[in-house]
Amino acid sequence: MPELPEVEVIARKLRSELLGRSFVDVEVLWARSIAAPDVAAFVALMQGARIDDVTRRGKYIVMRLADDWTMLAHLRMSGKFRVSAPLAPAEDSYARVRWRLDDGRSLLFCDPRKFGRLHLSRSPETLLDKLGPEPLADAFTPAALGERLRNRRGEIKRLLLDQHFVAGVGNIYASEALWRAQIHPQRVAGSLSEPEVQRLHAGVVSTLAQAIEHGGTSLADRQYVLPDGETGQHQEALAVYAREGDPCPRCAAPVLRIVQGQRSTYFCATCQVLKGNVPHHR
DNA sequence: CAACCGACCTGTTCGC
DNA sequence: TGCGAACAGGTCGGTT
Repeated sequence: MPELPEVEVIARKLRSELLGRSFVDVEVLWARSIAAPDVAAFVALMQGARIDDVTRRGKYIVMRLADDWTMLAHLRMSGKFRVSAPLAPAEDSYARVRWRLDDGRSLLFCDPRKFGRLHLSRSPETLLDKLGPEPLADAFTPAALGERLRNRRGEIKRLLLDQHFVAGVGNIYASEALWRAQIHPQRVAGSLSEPEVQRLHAGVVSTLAQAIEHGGTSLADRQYVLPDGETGQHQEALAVYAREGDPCPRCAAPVLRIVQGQRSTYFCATCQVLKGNVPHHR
């Protein structure tokens, strides 16, 4: 469910709510939510741990604890964090992990589909270093993107979903970025021209940045909600995602849906023409 | 690499 | 109304 913008907004919210707080204790209600270490060690290490920072890398929430421990949280499809008020234990029935905070509130990790995972580690970089570049970092330039695209023979949309290629882009923003760049989702990644690489870079960066400004995308099913129950607003700005048959905001042709890698892709066949699908060997 | 599959899970929507 | 199929914002591991 959440992609880079949603995870960024959640991490900022958790940071503002939890910085400097400590965990009194933790209760693990679904053992497999804990990827590492084992549940007993996870529980023991959490006792009294102080939260020193909350940031994001790719789709991971990175919670720095005192004594050099870090909790990495990946929400996958349906994970959510909730911070509950002191006297309002509005327990989410999908709570998988529950912490008590030293101010009386609780932090809940809720996850209907049980795909989400929490990792407690002293060397989170082992995991995070496997991710591709951060698309909103200064180092992610059009030239750097072009370099990574070189000789890649797969379809560009599928490549954008590969977290080793670039971190944080998911199914919504891959379609949106390609629409902004006016690039067909089935283009061979390594076949993009210099101007197309420029446009793709701008499309990825602008769509992610704008989605963060809008507080993320909360589709009709409201899977994505912030730790305080708020929703994002970017769904109103989506050009093509989940809009099959609707008019393209740029040219009014109907938005199409195709399947790539067993996942839906939305695009405008008029604005995003399939051409030049020959790999460059620069 | 790439294409494809199943696995991991539960809930909602859609077609008949 | 009921019921099964299809689908959902993600990723991993395995096979060909």
